[in-house]
Amino acid sequence: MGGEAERRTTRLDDLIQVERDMLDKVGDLPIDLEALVLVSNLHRTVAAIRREFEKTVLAEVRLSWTAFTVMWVLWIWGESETRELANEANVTKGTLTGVVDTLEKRGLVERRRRSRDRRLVAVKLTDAGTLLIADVFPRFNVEEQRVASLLTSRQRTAMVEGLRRILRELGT
Amino acid sequence: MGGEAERRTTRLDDLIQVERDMLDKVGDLPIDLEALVLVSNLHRTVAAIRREFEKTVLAEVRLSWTAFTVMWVLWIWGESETRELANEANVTKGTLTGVVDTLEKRGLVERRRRSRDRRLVAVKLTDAGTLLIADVFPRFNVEEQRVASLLTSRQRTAMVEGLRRILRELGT
DNA sequence: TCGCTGTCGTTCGGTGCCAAACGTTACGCT
DNA sequence: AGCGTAACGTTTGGCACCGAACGACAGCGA
Repeated sequence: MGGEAERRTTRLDDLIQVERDMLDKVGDLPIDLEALVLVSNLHRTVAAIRREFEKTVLAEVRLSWTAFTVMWVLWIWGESETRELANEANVTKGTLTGVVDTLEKRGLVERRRRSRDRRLVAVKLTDAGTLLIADVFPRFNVEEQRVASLLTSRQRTAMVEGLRRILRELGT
Repeated sequence: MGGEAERRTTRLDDLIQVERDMLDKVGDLPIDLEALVLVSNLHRTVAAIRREFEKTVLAEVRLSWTAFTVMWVLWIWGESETRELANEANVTKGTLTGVVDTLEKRGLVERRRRSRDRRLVAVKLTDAGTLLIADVFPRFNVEEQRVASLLTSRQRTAMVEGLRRILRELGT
């Protein structure tokens, strides 16, 4: 809470509480505060969204965020091989093995070893899995719309473009 | 890949590959694609940032993202009680117990039971911990600047404001 | 003073997540 | 044909993460 009352064009009461706390404490260190706020708010936001979704839409069908993502990819893409699926769901092969194990136990997906090349394993939705994802995805998207609707059109555009830029740089 | 070649003002080659794949497949479903892209890119981006940081700056000092956050909070705030610390680091109390266990084993933080109210536990940095975070934090911030510098000034502002908006709504 | 009630940090069970090591299978080269 | 190399999915070890259940403790009211 230094003497510098007005920082840039941002009014103090626009900040969330966590940021105010931070500025009070770190305001005089030689660091880039905007970058710090950007990255830390990105993390906070994503965690909040994930928790929210897992507590509402996904809880109703007992799916974790990642399990949902995997099923969604399978729904859109159809039968896929493990490494493609892992890549698309943004996890490692090792992680995917576990997730598919779980989904397979619930009878939502099934594995099939390729006879052409026996190193490969194809994963696909079962009928039950297809029913489930077709039911839950629209409701999931409604929640996404709720989040997106909090932003102005300009903010949405800027944010999506910014995210794409970062992803491209860090390697999708 | 429907007939609608030009969607909004976004040129196709602005999209990252994953999005192009998605549009090909889901383009005719009655859902809000912009919201879907926003939320999924938020997740992808945060995961990418986290992996990147954990592989570079944080790997050098063998800290996970969360462990780093906890130490940073302790550095800025000084000695804190468990539930405050958990809240500030954006994890549950249960998770924090584990993280503090790990840090304590490495001699970077220490616990002290409050005598005034013996339910409470105060956590603070050791000297070694203080040295470590003072060393690594500036380098961490340099990486944050690298990310932030990928965006235009307008994008940065819009993004930070948008994130604040979402956080406020979902409950910081 | 003795319970009641609520809050504290910890523990527990289950999943997610990664990197590295591993066994299996395919394939190119000699 | 047979060997080396590389790519596949799985396993392993370790931490992160959550919600729920738990025991310890403080504070209030009868």
